Amino acid sequence: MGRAPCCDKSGLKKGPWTPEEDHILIDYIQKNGYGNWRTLPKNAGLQRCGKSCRLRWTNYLRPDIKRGRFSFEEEETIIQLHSMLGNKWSAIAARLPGRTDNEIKNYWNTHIRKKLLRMGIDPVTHTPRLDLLHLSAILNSSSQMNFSRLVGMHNLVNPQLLRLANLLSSTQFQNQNQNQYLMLQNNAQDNQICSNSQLQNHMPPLVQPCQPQNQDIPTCTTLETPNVPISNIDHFRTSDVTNFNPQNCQLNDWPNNQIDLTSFPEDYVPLSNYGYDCVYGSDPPPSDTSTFQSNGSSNFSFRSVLSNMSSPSSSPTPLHSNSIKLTSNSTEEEKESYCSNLLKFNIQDMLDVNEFV
DNA sequence: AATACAGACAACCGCCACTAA
DNA sequence: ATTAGTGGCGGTTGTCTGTAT
Repeated sequence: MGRAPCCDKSGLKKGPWTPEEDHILIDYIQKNGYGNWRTLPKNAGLQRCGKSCRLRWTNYLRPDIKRGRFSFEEEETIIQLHSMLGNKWSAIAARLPGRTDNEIKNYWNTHIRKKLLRMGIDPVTHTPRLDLLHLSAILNSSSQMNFSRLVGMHNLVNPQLLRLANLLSSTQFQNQNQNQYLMLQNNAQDNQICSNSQLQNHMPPLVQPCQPQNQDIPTCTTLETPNVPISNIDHFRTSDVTNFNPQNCQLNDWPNNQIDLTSFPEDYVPLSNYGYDCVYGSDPPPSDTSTFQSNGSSNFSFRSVLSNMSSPSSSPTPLHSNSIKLTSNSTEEEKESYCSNLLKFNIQDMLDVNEFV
């Protein structure tokens, strides 16, 4: 036979706890401890289920709970732990002293998750969102970019979404050029924690990259024009593909089939090179998060962004344009403002991501 | 001022592994 | 060995509060 039921649910109070109930529970636990939650409410004189008492104590009344807003460091830790552990809130909470799993879970769902979505990051996989990447894969599905096809697509797909996908597509091309598609894979190999097979299983390759093409230079192909390299990357970045005119393609070859980084607009940041450093990684944050490295080992990472949010002075160019100096003591509003500016810098200059978030 | 809406978070629900009976 | 209660956990809901219209 099993144990007796923990409590008779009939007649027990539910809903928000009153200060009087809190006082009774605290007083009882301080005097007697909380060895048996089943008998606790009866002994304490509470008309509550033992489970409700346990939740109230562990999530709210426990003296070691740290109340108040999450610090920026805590938020960063949560994101990084979540990228490794997934929705293991209790495991994440175990690494954040004073925070409960419920609190972290709520904070994730109400703040962090939305923030990642605004950044075009899938909060489940911590990689660029699949829907955008799938679209970019479509754009890359043929050996050449067929812009006449894109022109047809704009009737079916949000043109702004097309533009972001096109950006990803062009970025993915550069990764193809170096046979490196996702920085996550590299980060996983470089990091002790991420090298754990379990963790790698948690972060599977999200995108089956389009097979590298023979051409190392993106070309625009139409039925009317021969393959021509696109030297003006700005076509990818800012122009609406629905307005793309193949006649505008320039016939400048890139020397050595390398992408001339100087031809990139100053505000160009490859989203698909987005990756995290693992939380236990000791690599210093990159000195220049806006730099896109042609060797495929982009420095751009979430941690680097966060690092620059704490020390923006280490980052030149666009980040410098933000005059806000953030420190660990900065207010949430300052951090949010700074982050918003980063998002503008990364994405919103090009389109309104919120339309399809 | 009233209403609608969104955000935040406390609390509940249901499942599962463990374990006492 | 079996059964069913307990505690723990993650997902979801309900309620309160602040903000926009």
